[in-house]
Amino acid sequence: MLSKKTKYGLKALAFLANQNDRHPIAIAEIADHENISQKFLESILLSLRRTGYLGSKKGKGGGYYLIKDPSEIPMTTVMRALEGPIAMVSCVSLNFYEKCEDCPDEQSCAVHKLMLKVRDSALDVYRNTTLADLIIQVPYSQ
Amino acid sequence: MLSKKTKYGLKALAFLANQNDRHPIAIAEIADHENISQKFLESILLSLRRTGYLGSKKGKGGGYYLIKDPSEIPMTTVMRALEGPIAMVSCVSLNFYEKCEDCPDEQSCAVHKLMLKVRDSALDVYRNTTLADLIIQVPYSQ
DNA sequence: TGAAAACCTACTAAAACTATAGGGTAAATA
DNA sequence: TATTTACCCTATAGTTTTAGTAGGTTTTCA
Repeated sequence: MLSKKTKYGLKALAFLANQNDRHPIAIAEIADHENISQKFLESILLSLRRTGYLGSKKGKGGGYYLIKDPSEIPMTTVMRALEGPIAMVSCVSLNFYEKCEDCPDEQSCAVHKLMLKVRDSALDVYRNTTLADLIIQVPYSQ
Repeated sequence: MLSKKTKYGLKALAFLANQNDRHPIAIAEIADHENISQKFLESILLSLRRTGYLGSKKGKGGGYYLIKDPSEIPMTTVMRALEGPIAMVSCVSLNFYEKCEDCPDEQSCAVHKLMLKVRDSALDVYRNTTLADLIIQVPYSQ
């Protein structure tokens, strides 16, 4: 199941992408519009900022804004920042690889074989989907 | 992350598929071979039995065995029995659909749009992968 | 200088997951 | 009839994750 953190993070990004211009929008405004606890959203936006696609400005009139065009923001980065590894087991993770302590041989492991396929297909989706795809109605996307 | 229940379940199925014949194998033997707590495996095999692909026999010489050929056992059924819904949010689930209570409109929801794609790609993998694919070394599967 | 807003740390309540344990019932075999 | 093994139920303890909450610090603008 997708965590609320990821849900909220995606909704917040979509909200920012839907703005006409790129002026800063306060956390409070986003939280209010998307029905998210402000404090919770605060921590979410903070982790999204580390992707480099989200900028912030402090003080009066400050807030968060997209640094790049939505079409240049791939879901791979966003999902890794929000949900963590895309792989369902660490032994097939590209960025967070770790050997399973109980598995003697990865090559012959059924779990490994299956999860490798699942990871590849998920990666394919995330790499080919940008924030722009999530807000514009495309009749026959793909 | 994949639960241990699913990991163990897949390993147990693969172990059964690797047998020469289809005679019953006791839980204790599977648990021992795959390093799984016997009681835990017991409950896992029970839920797998409900898929109709796994048979059991009580009494002396009893145990679990595959009812169908591994090539006829699709991962869709297995994963649903072990992990539950394939979709990451209930609003895109085929078998467990439920409307998100906080989302006013699915059509315009960014989370919905993205997770629909992810579900489709995962389904594609599970539908086209059978238990046989997880045990036999196929050079260029797909 | 004061207000507004992001930033940062720490804490917490609840839920889920993992694994084990115990107990008993039902069915099959010898 | 005795043994073996699956079936089924409950409980529990420990750990981790989730979804926040609280409170203070820093930066920026007017």
